[in-house]
Amino acid sequence: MNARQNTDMEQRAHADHHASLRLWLRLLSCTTRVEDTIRQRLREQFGITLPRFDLMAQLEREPEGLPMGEVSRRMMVTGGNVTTIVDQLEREQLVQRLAVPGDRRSYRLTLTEAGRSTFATMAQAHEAWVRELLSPLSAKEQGQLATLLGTLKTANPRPTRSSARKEKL
Amino acid sequence: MNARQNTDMEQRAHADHHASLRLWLRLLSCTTRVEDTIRQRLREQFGITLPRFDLMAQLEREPEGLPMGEVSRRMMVTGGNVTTIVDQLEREQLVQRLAVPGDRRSYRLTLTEAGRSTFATMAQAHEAWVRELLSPLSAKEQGQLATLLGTLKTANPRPTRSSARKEKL
DNA sequence: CTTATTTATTTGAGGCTTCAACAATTGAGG
DNA sequence: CCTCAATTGTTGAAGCCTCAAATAAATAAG
Repeated sequence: MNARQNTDMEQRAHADHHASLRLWLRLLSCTTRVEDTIRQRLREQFGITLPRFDLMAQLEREPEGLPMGEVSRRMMVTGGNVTTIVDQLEREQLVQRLAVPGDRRSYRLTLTEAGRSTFATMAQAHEAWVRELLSPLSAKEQGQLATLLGTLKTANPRPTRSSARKEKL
Repeated sequence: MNARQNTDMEQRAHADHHASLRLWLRLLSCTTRVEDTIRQRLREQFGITLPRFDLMAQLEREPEGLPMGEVSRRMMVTGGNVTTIVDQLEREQLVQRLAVPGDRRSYRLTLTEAGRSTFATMAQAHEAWVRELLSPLSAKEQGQLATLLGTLKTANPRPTRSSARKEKL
């Protein structure tokens, strides 16, 4: 350390040094607040958990269904995790495992008819909540935020779940 | 809504309708990526979990220690959760429960000497990781992001944990 | 055909998290 | 002093999540 630094310089250097950390904590707490609110409302109003809702959202976009592994990749969670969530959704008759002719290891995961209609109701409420929770930002500000996050997202690689060594998907 | 909207307007309205949702998903995935990377590095390089690290970070700022309830509030998690994390950190001799004279229900939670020095090492690496992961954004962009998130944070109230009394799943 | 490798999913152990119920202590009012 | 309500923290059940190992089926090699 340079003994000739004056106090203002030190404080300023100190502040700059921590700027990224403070930004990260703010990013984390904003995200967590919104997520917790959504999680709570899903539970109170529909009796469903956020992971189950997210999984149904993945299937809703793919009428043909998806194999477990693909759901796992899209949700960025492990396969074992998907197994247990699907087990519960299947017990609730919201999703179903359909046999794939020609490969008995795998199957197509799809929403049931009940699952589709249940999800439609929930998704509508969900989107309204998201708009509400982001409404403190104007449309213009939301655009700026999306741009900044886009920069962050494209620059940072997806963390590799499987022992951080294998190639991409 | 105005029935005289032309098709372009409607499509635009439709796009706007989903803009918040897309922004939310982007916010979520950016945050998750950074968080997962940090979680993985903490585990690989220091053999510690993110929640334990976070709890130690709370205590590091308060040399006098904190009661459980205060840690719970600051970390925005339930008291039961804090109990189990503290149990483990105490077993590892990184934190300690100190008696509070005059109130036998409560105690001061503090880092041990070992906890303080362990945390210092980890915190340094942690901050470098955060700077690295946010580095795709320039200092100016980081400032903009902080401002936008500040708007979001101050407008959205903290979700109340205990208001969730409903039937179970 | 037989064996080895790869792929798709499941299982089990362990940690995090919430919720709801509980125990202990404190403090206020009668 | 005694009772009762509020507080401080813990416990147990259930769900989410990861990792590592296991199972089963498809594919490749010999």
